[in-house]
Amino acid sequence: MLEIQQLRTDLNNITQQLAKRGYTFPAEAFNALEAERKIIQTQTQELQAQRNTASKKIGQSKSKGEDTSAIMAEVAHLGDALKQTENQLEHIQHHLQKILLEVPNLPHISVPEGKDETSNVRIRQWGEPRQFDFDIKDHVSIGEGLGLLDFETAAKLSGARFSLMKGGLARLHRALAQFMLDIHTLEHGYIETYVPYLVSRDSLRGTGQLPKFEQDLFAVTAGGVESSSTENTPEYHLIPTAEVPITNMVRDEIVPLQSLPLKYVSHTPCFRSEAGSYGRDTRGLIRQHQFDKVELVHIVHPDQSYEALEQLVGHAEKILQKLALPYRVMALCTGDMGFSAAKTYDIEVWLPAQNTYREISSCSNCEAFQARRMQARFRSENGKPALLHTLNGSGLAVGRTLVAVLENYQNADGSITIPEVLRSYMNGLDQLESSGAK
RNA sequence: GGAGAGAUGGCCGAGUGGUCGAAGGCGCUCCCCUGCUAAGGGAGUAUAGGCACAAAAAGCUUAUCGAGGGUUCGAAUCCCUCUCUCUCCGCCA
Repeated sequence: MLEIQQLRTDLNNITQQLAKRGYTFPAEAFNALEAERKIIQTQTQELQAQRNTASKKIGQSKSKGEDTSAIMAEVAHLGDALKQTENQLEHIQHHLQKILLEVPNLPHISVPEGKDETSNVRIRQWGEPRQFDFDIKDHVSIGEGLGLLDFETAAKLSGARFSLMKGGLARLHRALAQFMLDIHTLEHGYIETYVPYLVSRDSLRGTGQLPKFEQDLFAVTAGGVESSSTENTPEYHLIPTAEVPITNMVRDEIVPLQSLPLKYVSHTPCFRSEAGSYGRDTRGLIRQHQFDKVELVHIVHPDQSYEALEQLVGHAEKILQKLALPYRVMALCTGDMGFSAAKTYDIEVWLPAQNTYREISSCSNCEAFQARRMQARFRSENGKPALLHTLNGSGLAVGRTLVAVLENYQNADGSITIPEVLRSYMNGLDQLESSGAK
């Protein structure tokens, strides 16, 4: 959420900045509402002030035992007028709030301008794609070839965009998540958290998924459909990312200065409806309704958020380096960034079968955008509460990392060499072969 | 699921219809005194808005005592609904 004062005083500038990310701010409607708000609010407050002074007078007179019927008659008519303006005001404020909640964050000055991902800028690249001397397979063929990856049964259980892993592959998936958690907690200083996978609407509003992106989420009601038909708002949504529960830990909190920065990591499943992505990445593990992710969140002093962003990306990169997976870091352009982000780096891992780099992590500085929605504050140097800055990033998407491992570590015979750093998590195993189903 | 208790400022805690944005304490800030492993005295110390202003300060003003609604000229206080916390019972991994 943007600051409404900023919109009042600097509307043209803001409209321009939002246009860079392809968002048209409804300036006319906003101005009209603001003008109306000003009038109605002043009027309302005047009436309230009148009532308050009169009531105070009544109180004073009564305590002295004087007759108050004269003043009381004077105030009697205020009630209706007040109620009317109060209702009007509330209506206007709601409308303004609705506009405000749907406005994306302003891009940071360093963000390259552009309409879509073709304008993203490569920041750096790490590792050399491996040269294969045999015909390579994609992760689906590899996994199915091993008898450890089964989309058909997953479809029977749930439908499209679900997966089923078995044996060594399921274990490798778990190993990856464990490995990531260990690195982030032991080497990067994150606090591990276990968080709810079902969250309230307030939490989703805090991080920016609601009200605008409800269709991307899965809703859950206690007792199922029947009970939801009476209460038309679902009680819970499945988290689309651990960013939601972790970041909302500081919602409506005033964090003491000395406890900053807060760095949390959590391994959770993520649930996304993937509405609007029909036909994209339908094959394989790349785009699923349910996937695991190790998420990193920083809650920091506003002065430190860009420094923290660089650190955060570095922490995610470290995982790929230790796994020896080639990747590149991209700065997203204005048109490609997510709703809440002021600046985003994507990390893209090399997928040999696709002969391209694919997103495996997205690291964003949201500045005060989420904090303002959440009223997440800290007690600043001068003793006053001030808004925090929040950052989040994947460190990494576990399913996609698994895809990268399968494709980059495949052998001619269809087996997989297990990356060195994962072997201790795999009971010392160094290869995944078709017998791995045991 | 049943029964009961509760939710007040950074924290603790008083306050059951009027001068209460809220006593007192703790903490914190500043000042004074004293002097040295301390203590004492004084002052200050919630948040978010609106108006006006070039802007800041000051000013005027509104709202907020878990949330929402109601009663009333007036609500922290009375009524209703909800949320959350705690205790006991039941059920459950």
